Parts: sequence; structure tokens; C-alpha cells
Amino acid sequence: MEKSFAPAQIESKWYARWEASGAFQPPGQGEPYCILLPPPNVTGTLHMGHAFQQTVMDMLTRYQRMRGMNALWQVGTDHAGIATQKIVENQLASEGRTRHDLGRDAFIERVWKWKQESGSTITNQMRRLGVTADWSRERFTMDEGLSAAVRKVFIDWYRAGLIYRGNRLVNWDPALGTAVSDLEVNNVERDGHMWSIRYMTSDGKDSVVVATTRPETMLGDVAVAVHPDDERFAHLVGKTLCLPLTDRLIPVIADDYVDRDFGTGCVKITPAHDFNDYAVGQRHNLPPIEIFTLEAKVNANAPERYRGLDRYDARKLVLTDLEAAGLLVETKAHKLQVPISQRSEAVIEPMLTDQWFVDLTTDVQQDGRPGGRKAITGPALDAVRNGDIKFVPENWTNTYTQWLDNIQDWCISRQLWWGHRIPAWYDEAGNIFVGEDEADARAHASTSPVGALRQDNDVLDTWFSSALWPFSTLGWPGHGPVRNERGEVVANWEQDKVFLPSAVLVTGFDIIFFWVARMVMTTKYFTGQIPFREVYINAIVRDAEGKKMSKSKGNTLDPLDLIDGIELEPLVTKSTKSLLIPQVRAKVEKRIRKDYPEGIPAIGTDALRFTFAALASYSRTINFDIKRAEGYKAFCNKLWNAARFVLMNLPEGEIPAPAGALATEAERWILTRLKQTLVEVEQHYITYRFDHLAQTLYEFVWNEYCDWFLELSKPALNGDDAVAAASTRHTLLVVLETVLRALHPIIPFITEEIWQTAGPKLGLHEHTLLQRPWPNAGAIAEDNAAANEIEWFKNVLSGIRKIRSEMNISPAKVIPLLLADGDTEDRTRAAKFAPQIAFLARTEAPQWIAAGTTESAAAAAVVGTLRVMIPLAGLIDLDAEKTRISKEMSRIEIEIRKCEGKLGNANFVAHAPADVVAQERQRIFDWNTTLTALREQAAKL
RNA sequence: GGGUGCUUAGCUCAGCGGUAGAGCGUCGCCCUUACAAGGCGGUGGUCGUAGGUUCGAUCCCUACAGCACCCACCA
Repeated sequence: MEKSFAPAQIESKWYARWEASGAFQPPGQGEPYCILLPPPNVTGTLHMGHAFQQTVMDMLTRYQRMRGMNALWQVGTDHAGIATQKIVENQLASEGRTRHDLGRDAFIERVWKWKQESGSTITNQMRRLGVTADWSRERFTMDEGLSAAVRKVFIDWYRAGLIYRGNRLVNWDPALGTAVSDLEVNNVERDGHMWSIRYMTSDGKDSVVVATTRPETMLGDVAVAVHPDDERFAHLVGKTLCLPLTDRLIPVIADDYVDRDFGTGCVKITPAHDFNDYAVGQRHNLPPIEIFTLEAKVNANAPERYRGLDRYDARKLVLTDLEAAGLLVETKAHKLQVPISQRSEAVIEPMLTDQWFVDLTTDVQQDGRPGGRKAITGPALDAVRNGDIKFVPENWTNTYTQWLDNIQDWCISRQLWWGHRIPAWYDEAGNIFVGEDEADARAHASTSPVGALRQDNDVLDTWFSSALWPFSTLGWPGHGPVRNERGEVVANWEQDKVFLPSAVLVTGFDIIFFWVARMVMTTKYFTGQIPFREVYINAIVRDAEGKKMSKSKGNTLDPLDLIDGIELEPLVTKSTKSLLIPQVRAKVEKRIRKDYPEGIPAIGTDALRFTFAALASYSRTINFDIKRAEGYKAFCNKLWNAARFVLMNLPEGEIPAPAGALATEAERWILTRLKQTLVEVEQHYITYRFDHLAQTLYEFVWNEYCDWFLELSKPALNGDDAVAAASTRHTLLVVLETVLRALHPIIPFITEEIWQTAGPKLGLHEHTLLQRPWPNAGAIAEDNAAANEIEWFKNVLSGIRKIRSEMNISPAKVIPLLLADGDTEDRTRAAKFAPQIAFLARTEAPQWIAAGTTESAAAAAVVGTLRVMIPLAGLIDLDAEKTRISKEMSRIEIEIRKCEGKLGNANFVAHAPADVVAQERQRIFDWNTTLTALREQAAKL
């Protein structure tokens, strides 16, 4: 083996071999265990969030596979409607064209082409991470099978009355030219103004002043509302106002939507461009007046003067005109919430448009009569409330249920071309026909169409298809095997439905609403099953300072750059190339040069994965610090070198298990610790505490196996006792091989590489470590007596080391060692561990001082009643030793006083559990024993 | 306005009704034949503040302060 662990060399070797072995596919036996990959954007690239999440999923999948489960990691990608369409439109724009120049069919063809070109980027990056998803079943949300599922769901819901089409006020993104759902809108606080505008009554005798942040919308006002109980304005209710800048008359109405204490207490009502006003308009039977085109420009319903103006230009002109008319009463600064489109960052304009909705709000009884409960969200809420689905950490349950309790109908139509086209047709009279295709739609129609049918131009919200992921990927609705474009079978519902429900969904909290809740809704409705038993909400990855990673901040990290490393200059180039604003660009460059003056070091996939595991506590964010990753790379190196030590101490060929029991205490101890470690690790898998899991293994490997067992093995391997040497050799190897298996789900590459050498030494001839079973902790013998012996040994050794260090004795110098007092057990142990003590502490063979002998002055450590001493002669400063001992004594005296305080408290003795009291008594006894020995030692000095 | 977190060592974070922990950093000694990406030994914390419950509180409860995040229609 090489002297150091070199990730690049070993990572390249194993992935292809694993994949070719077919081991990623479920073996067809054992209990089903399924994990669904949240399908990433097909044309996207891997980011830190993916890498983290996928590491967790891969750990779980590898672990359960090793445990003999019928493990399936269902993989696939998402067509990401808006995002992907936008990329291709940008490409066209750089050629000076728009999608309309191409036409629908040619444009879609072009998107498919882009999907073919870039669709393998992210899946190849996932392979670099070591992801063991079943690629033979890879799906795409727009492949034929999944599209069929989408159509069936749409049609079934439509026919059940749960999908409807209606002219509603929706969130309109004027930049993208499509409706978006409530979830795709973020409210952002912005600095703006509040303007007060006077509306005169038609008789010219009176007026009201309304306050607004959007004066331009006054062109679409249909009323002014005041609170019904507001005495200030009671006399005006029912009066007519002249809407300024127009020739329209509007009424003053009373509605308790109005907050008397806000603004002027009078609200202008613009039903066509405000959600609240829409509701008010409906209550008062006031038809909305739309004043904007879909591009958010003023339309023909407004006075000619404003037509064609963009909404913000219109605002300026309206204000100017109001000012000129003397109707602008006040302008003041005001912070307001502005609805921003997540996708385009354009300001959303509420618009009245024809859209498709999923009814999530109507209560229906079993027989369809009103009342009862909500057909889609009801079961989805129950599944979580009754515990069928559990969130980990469980406080996310609240988030989920509260959202579903307050949900609105889901706008599912998008005015895009890339996506699942809505399977609905219209005749010339505007009647709607829904079906698999035109013929099916006609066949299911209650009336015959008037004239030709024309298909709906819109596509479905991307999340509509991802909502079906848990069952659509398994071949639902199930008419025999589903094949991919190469003709290979990718799913077969009749067989694959055993994977529903999946075991756990690993995902971010940001898509609980977008995706998790909707999967529960569809899966419950269409299969009667829950989609998954547990939802593990993983943390969001942030930078080392806890800041959100974003390209414009320049603090993103590419997981591949961490794996492979990257020089400073290429890093600067790649981080700034998509930044168009020069100031931002300069800032990002500066930051990168400051944060990574040497570029990013290559830490390898294993260390990256281990870091993710170690950071994965229940906290909701993790701060990714390269320093930490470098530490775990060191761990990989440690494991590598431990393996190197073990292997270089083994003879050629297989190492047979020695006959008879383990020869040494150290072996019995390390196996005891190994067993405990495995038990703990298994527990951590159940609770998804990957941080504890990683730490448990880290500590075992480094602090016990390497620091103590390997060191203890050296005298045994080189000693005269051939039986002990043979037994130790075998145990070194057995523990190594077991540890490799236990670590494999976290750090698959390095463990596989080592195992390929270590496994065969034990006569194991599996193809790969990937296919080995998980270690059986139950089969490992426990020996607590041995554990006590090693504990004693560690105490003796660290006592000596402390003296050496504090007395500045060179680590290389071999020193004499004296033992005094102690009991018979100390004598037995001292004899047993004499070679180990001498070797590890660099001492001469320990000499017992006979009772009654005059001791020469020495530095001492105390273990129980045993004194472990290093004679002063020429080595130790007497005064320094006196100080050291007295410091130690005062520390112990403090401890004793603490114990005495507790035990002297009658209430403590009376109320505390017996074992706590007993423990306290034991402690005080132990401290006193040590103190006595130290006093004696001090006296001898 | 509603909801959810967080506050523990210089930094990043675990922990928990009964002796305060890890990684990184830092200090000292050491290239000891697996590993200097290493070894050995240190330093470092009145666990955000104030009350309460308890024999005992970093942990449970209450209030307060500060910091995040999510949801929501205040013109």
C-alpha cells in the first residue's frame, strides 16, 4: 500500500465496477426498503445541498442493502418546466430569437435536444459522489410512463370534480408570462411610498382620502370602502365618488375588511389587481375592471392617456396628474411587502385569467354531497396526524399540518410550452372535453362538441408530476411492464408496488409544501397508501459563517471542487463567469481570493461524505467549513495507515482463525468495544443521527483501535509468545475488516480499496465490500473484565506520560519505573502488562518496591492504591514534583468537598435515587484513596 | 399577526435532571520502526439574563434579551 491515502487514485477504480455488478438493483429478496431521490432538475448541476442529501440517502441505502434488505434507491430527474424553458429561451435570445419565432413544436424539440445534451451532467456528478441508486430504473418526469400517470391523475380528478377550470385572480408573472402558484411567490420587504389621494363626491360637497401604495391601480377602482362602524365616514356610505383622472363614478361601500386605524381608514377597491379587493368586490357585487395587459402594461379599459404604459411609468404619470389636479394629499415613505416571483424575480401582478385548479378546499361527503371533509387534503392530514407518516425531527409535523389546514386551491396551469400539456380540449362554443386524447375526450363528453376541438395550450405545474413520484416511478397505473426509450423495462407496477410505501424520504424543509405534502395527497388518493413512512428533513447547507450560499455572494462551493480540488485562478473564473454586473463580479472575485488564497485543496469524496455525516445533527442548518472536511480527510488517512500497519504485519496468504480463545486482554477488550460501537451505530441509523454515528466510528477507529489496540499489539506481535502473536494478528485483521464494513456506507471508496486486500486475507471472496453483509454485533463476545484491565492499563500509562511531559523528560529516553503499594490485582496486572508498559511508556521493566523499604525520591502517579513512580535521580526537579503533587491534591480536595456537600445534605440522601447516592459514596471513597496515596507520596518527598 | 428554531470553549457544534464534551484553533515536547494529514501532554466554559420547580438545573417551567427562519391580505 502507498504510504498515504490518495483519494483520486482509488475513487476512479470502484464506481464502474460497483455499477456493473448489478448490486445497485434490488436483489428481489428480503424486506423491501425504498428511498426516493428527490428528482433534481434534469439540466442542472450538483450543488452542496444535493451532495449532502444524497450522501445521507446513500448511507441509508448501502446500510440497508448490507443488512439484507431488498433495497431500492429510485432515481430520476425532473423536467423543471419554468427553469428549463427559461434556459433554452435564453439560448434563443442570444441568437436574437424567441420561442414564438420557432413555434411550439420546434421549440419543444429544441428543449428535448438541450435535455439530451445536458441531462447526464448531474447524474454523472452523482456517480462521483458514490451514489448507489438503481440507474437501470432511472426515470424522467416527462418520459412516456410518467406522462401517462400525469394524464390519468388529471382526468380522474377532473371527472371526480376535483379539478376545475375557472377565471380567477391568480399570481401572474409578467416577465415569464405565466401564472404561478402561491408557493412560487415570495413576499419581500421593500422601501416604497404611501400616497394619500382625495376622491371627491359626485355632488362636489364632500370627499374621502384613500391611502395606497399602488396609485396606478386607481384606474381600475370600482369603489372606496370604509368600516361599517366608522362614524367618521358613516354619512358617506352609499354616496357616489368621482374617480379622479377618469370619467367613472364609484360608490362608497361599508365592509369590515377595512382597518379603521390604518392609513386614512378609507380603502380604494381594485378587484382585478388585488386579492383582498377581489373578495370585497365579490361581496358587494362589483365587477372587476382589468387595467393591465398580461405584460403589465395599461390596457384599453383605462383612459387613453395611460394606455400602453408600463405599470411603473403609469404610476409616475398618475401621480403627476393627481398632483396637478390638487388631489394628491400626502406622500410618505412606507415599507411594504412586495410579491416577487421566485423564478423571474419580477413583481407579481394579480391578474384575472382562465386557469386550472385542483380543489383542495371543498368539503365533500362520500356520496359527493356537500359537507364532510376535503377529499384530497383530508387523508393527507390524517396520515400525518395519526402517525402513519413521521417527520424527523418531529417538529416539522406542525409546519405540515398548519399549511394543509390553511391551504388554498392549487393553480396547476402554466402558460408555458415545456411540460405536460393539459389533456383538455375546447369546442368552438367553449365547452371543455377532458380525456387521454381527443377521441377519449369526445367519448366521455356529455354533449357533442360544436365544431372542431382545440387542445388547451397550457402545461401543468412541474410539481404536479413530481407529486406522483412515489407511485408513478413504480409503473403505476400498471398495464404491464414500462419500458424506457431503449426498450428496457424500468418498472412494473404489479411487482414493484412492494416498494410503496417507501421507507424514508430525505429532503429539505423548503419543499415540504411544494413536494412532500403533495406526494402525500396524490399517493393517498390514488393508491390508498402513504408514500413513505418517515420524512427526514435534512439541514440546509450554508457557508462556514452560516450565510446562505448564493452565486451572487460568491460563497458557493461546488462539491466536485471539494472532491478534486481546484486552483485559485480557475476557481475565480468559474465563480464569476455567470455574473454580469461588474460590481458584483469584483466583489465575488475579491472574496474568493481572500477565502481561498491557495485555491481549494482536494479532499476526496470519502472525506466530503464523512463531513456531511458528521455535520448532520437535527439542527436545521449546517455550516460547511473546509477545515472540518480536512480533518476528516486526516481520518481517512489514519484509517489507511492503520490498515497498512495491519497488513504489513501479516504473513502471505490467508490468515486462519487460531484455535482456542483470544490470547490477550487487549483483543478481548477491543472486540468488546467493537461490539458496543456497532450497537450504537445501529441505533443512530434508526434515529437518523448521522453526526453521532460518524463520531462513534471516528472515536472507535482513532481513539481505541489506533491509539490503544494497535499500540498494544506491537509488543504482542514482536514478543516471544507465538500464540499471542498469532491471535493478535488475526484479531487486528478481523476488527479491521469489521470496521471497514461499518464505515463503508459513509466512506465507500477507501473502505472498498482497503477491503480488496484485507478481505481475502480472511478467506472472503465476495466480489466487493459493497456486497458484504453488515457486521453481526450479536456474534461478538463481550468481556467486561478485559475492559476493566485495559482501563487500568490506560490509567497507569497516562500517569507515566503525564510525568514525562510535565517533567520535560524526552519521549525518547528510557527511564526506570517503580511500583509501590497496590493490591494483589495490581500485581497480577502489572505482571501481565509489563512488556506493554515498558514498550509504550518507554521504561525499563517495572520494579516493585518491597514494603518497608526506604524509597528514594520520585515523581508519582496514583491509580487506585497503586503508586507508579519515576525516580528523581537526574531526571526530575524535586520542587517541580512537589508543586505538581500539591496541585493534584488540591484538585482532588475540591472534588471531595463537592461530594461531601451532597452527602452531608440529608435531603439528598433521603430523596435522591439509591444508585445516585451509592455512586456518590463510591466517588468520595475513590478520591480519598487517591488523596491518601498522594499524601504519602508528598511525605516521601 | 401566527408559527418554528437557536444562544454551551477562540471558531463550528454535540450533550443532558446527578463529575461539562468533540472537531478545528492554540501552547509545550517529539520526525518513537502504520500515520508530521502523525504521537504525547496541556490551556481554554459562573452552558444568553432573571426568576421558579427540585435533594440537585446547562438540561424542566415562566418571563426577558438577542439572532435566524417559515407562514399570513394590512390598503
